[in-house]
Amino acid sequence: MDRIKSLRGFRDIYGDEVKKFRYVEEVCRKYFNLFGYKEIITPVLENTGLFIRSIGETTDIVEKEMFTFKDLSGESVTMRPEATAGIVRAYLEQGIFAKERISKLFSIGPMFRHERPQKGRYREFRQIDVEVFGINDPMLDAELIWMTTLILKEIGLENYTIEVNSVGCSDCREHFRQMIVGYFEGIKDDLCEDCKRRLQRNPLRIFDCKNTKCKEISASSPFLFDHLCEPCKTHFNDFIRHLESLGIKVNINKRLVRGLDYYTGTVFEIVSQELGSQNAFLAGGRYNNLVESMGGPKVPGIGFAIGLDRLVLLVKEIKEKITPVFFFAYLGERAKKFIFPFMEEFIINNLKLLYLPEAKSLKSQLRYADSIRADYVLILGEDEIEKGIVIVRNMSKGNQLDIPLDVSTLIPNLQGLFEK
RNA sequence: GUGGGUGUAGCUCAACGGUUAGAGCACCAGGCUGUGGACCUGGGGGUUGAGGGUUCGAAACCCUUCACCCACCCCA
Repeated sequence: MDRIKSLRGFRDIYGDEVKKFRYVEEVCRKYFNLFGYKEIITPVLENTGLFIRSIGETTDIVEKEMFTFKDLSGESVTMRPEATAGIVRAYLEQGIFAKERISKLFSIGPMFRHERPQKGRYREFRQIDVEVFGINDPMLDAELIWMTTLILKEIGLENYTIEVNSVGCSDCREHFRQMIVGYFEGIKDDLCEDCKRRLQRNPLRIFDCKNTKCKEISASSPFLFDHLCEPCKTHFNDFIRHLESLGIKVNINKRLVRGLDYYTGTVFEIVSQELGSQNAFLAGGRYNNLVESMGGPKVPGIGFAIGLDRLVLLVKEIKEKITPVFFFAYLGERAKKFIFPFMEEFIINNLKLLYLPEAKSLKSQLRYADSIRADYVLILGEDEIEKGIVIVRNMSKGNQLDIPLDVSTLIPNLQGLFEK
């Protein structure tokens, strides 16, 4: 029989890695709560049109990376490639915009993009997503960055760089677009094929090209950053000032562009050199026109996403609560009957008591207890039942003692062993 | 979508085109009839990713295909 394997770019996460995922999540939830965020869970599957309208028709994501198919009723549906679109949809559909002036939301879940798998890049990947609706103050832009630095600090991450830029509002973007097309038009023969295409469709992405020749050309070209309108310039400068007052060092990267069309003004990316080619593990920015363009009121927004799969690659050690592990080794049918009553007592006291259901020899049970790193083993056989005792073996010290075979005093008798 | 690399036991890897494809780790059992780790002995495990071809003979060489890794690209 052929075994069915997981799909390309889809993977199983288990063992220590899953612990790291949960740990990162736990730290994020703690700070989200402290900063006043509420969780929102939105569907994995949405109407295809939602993503085309929000992310942009000419982006790579929409053009060639979406898991799109027709459902049984013939409707075109898409596995979400990012989180913001669905959250904006919910923000409007649930009337959240009318219920509160400011909405601070977070969401955690899988995203799907049909890309070629690589280190830190999978077709199913997990994001922790943060969105704030209703505030345009650059103070908030800085607050988001601040919150991420607190999260990263608690996780124990130090070697990362925060890159920031402003991609301007629709006014300065249109103005600059014309300027840039004019600039590159004269020297377009020197650009790579991709960039020739970009020149027509999405000229700002030329600055993101990794081709050395294109880099040289674009290095001496004007930057949008230097041609922002006055309000955008002021917004960005205030943003930087707030970051300085928080003592956060950032790198202003005029080349930083986002691949999704909805971004306006502030954009940022946090990168690590330890990640290889896919070095950005957190990115986001402001999207002041998105809510309106999706048919809602004119409400500004800003958000970011953490690439969980990537961030987890950087997590070295996790701080785990250490609780003792107990193991029940039994001999004979009479002893076996004590397992569930014992376990029940442990569970009530929030303690872990494990056993091996099909165990044979005491030797094999102890070997198993050792392999799962049990701290204490309770041994119960015919002899002990006759004497009315349970043997408690300390696995690290190798010594053992007797306690009475009595469920009601079991936990108090054991607690003396490890609570000191 | 494009390139390069790699696919052999659960894991890490051996095996010049030539017996029945091996080792370490892991697992199970015994040595030790009721006491873990160390040691010794034994055991279970493989369609050599899949399909085709060359050859007296293929894990090895050729073709196709699939997957994984890395990079391009893109992005979190």
